[in-house]
Amino acid sequence: MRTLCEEIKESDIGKEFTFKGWVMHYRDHGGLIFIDLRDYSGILQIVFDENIEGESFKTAKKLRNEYVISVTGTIRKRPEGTENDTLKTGRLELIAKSVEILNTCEVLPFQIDEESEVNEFIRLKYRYLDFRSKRLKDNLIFRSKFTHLIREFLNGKGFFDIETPFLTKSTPEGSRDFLVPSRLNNGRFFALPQSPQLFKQILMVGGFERYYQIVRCFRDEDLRADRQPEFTQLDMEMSFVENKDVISIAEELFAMLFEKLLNVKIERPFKVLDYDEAMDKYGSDKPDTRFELIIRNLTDVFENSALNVFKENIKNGGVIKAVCLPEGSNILSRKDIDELLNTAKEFGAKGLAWTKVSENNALEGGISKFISDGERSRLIAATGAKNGDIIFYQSDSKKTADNVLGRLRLHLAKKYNLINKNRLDLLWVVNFPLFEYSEEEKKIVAVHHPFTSPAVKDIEKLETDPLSVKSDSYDLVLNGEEIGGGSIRIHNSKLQETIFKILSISPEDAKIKFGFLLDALRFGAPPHGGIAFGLDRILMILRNEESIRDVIAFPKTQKAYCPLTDAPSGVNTIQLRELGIKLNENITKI
RNA sequence: GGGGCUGUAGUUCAGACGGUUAGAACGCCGGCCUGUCACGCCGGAGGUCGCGGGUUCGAUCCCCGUCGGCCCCGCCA
Repeated sequence: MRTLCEEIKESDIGKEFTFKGWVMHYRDHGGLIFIDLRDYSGILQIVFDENIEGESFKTAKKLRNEYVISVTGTIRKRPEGTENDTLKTGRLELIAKSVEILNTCEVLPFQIDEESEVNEFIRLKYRYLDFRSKRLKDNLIFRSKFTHLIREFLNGKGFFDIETPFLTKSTPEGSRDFLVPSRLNNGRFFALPQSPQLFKQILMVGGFERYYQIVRCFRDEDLRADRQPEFTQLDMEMSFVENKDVISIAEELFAMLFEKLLNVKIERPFKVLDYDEAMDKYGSDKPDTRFELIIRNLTDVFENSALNVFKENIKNGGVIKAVCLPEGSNILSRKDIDELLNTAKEFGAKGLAWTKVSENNALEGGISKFISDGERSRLIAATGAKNGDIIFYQSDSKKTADNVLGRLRLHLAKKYNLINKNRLDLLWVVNFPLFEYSEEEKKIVAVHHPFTSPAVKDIEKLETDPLSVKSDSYDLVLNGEEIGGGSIRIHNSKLQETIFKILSISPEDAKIKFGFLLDALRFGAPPHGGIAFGLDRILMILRNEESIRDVIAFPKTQKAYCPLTDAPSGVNTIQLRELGIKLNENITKI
């Protein structure tokens, strides 16, 4: 029988137990040896005393860090004054009678649970050692609890967990596919799914009504701190629902998770922000509402501005917008303001006008001499600026001004610590546009995906003014990160065909790419909708990590390389021949 | 595809105008130590300064290239 370190209680004093685990720390005092034994539950101090058990003491002398041992002895209370309250078991210890070395350990490539940060590449190469650190272990155990609670909750709500294929059909819409060549069909390729979107809709047509899956998705795009080529979604879909039904069950799910895992009660219903309002006030479709710095529209104020740049821009349909940084005059030096101009330019700004607010709402510096008294009072009223604040202006198209100020807002908040890290701000962003015009492709493209239902009230505008059509969609935002998104889907094949037409996807193309879905919609498809959440991103935020790599057991580097397994790697010519694949001459064989 | 930062003992980092033997801490090895808990004390081993080329009497340092790592832009329906 084996006992876990942190199962031990005061009432076990005097009883004999066997523990198995790793030697975490080894302290040799000559005639007395202490080790901290670690198993997955926690840590327990073991004492070897030369005078009590000579044989086990001899073995104990040979122990080193990360040796795997089995140790048997008696639990006792630590002598008075030697308790260690930083350990859960710090008032107890095991006095060893016998010890067996189950395995030894070579010199470690890095120290486990070290204070200083270890190069991430080495941590990935020896991932099994990193798992032994408290940080990574706790993150992955948290993840396990998180998914368990999700499954328990959704199973209880009548959802069915149904698997969808990983070897599926490539669709050129959306992100770049990972391709898998087919041996039995040379010249043809499977694609790994970007998400199970079409399959879950097919399941609804099949009558399952409520589906969920915690599922891997694959996208062959460049990596970021919050982007891996394979990542995990909580994918859900429901039949006979409206957006409020999906939103409601998602809120219930998150309220449950936050309460059970973080002991945080969150208010329901969550805040809801219209897409247009989010863009207007926060310059982002995933606003971070943990701080203010709200973007104000000052176009009316500057209609007759003495600044030609402002006046001309307004005349050409542009806007003047601004953010006010409270206490900016104290926080920012003149040099800081100059640097902000460069930052703003990186964000796509043409310039960055500013004014300081001083006593009696007077304006100083920057463009203040071009602002009349009338403009000044309306400007102060609109921004709520006070003595000591700095106002930053953008004069540009609405799109550019919003984007620049949205990013500037985040930049200022991060740089000057305006974000309350203890907050968990959840909110929905709704009423996204259904389409947008892609300058690059010179055509209308879907903002979400082509199966998103238009808002019912806008359906009549589809043919006449498609870009003004809103979608029946909803994104969930946590602390300025998009953590989930969904929509009511199109369940009518005629409407779906109309959408394809607007997206310049010909009926022939639509048939080749999505024919199976269009077929399914013709055979009694129920109204349905759903949502998908980015599990890794949520866990990253809840665990206060800077990267999703720290909540994924086996992540890849920024080059999509796995230092542990050395994947991807070359394959031999026989494998390639079977697949009917020949590499370009200029590709170096590995 | 682009911008920024970065690579020196096992690990985290110093380092020098381009000039003897490249340092520290932790880890490792050996010794001493009966109440430690990041134990302590004494001693020791350990380096192709990412890789290749160039300049130079001489390069870890300067130049060119290359490989890797991290962050960001583009990209991610």
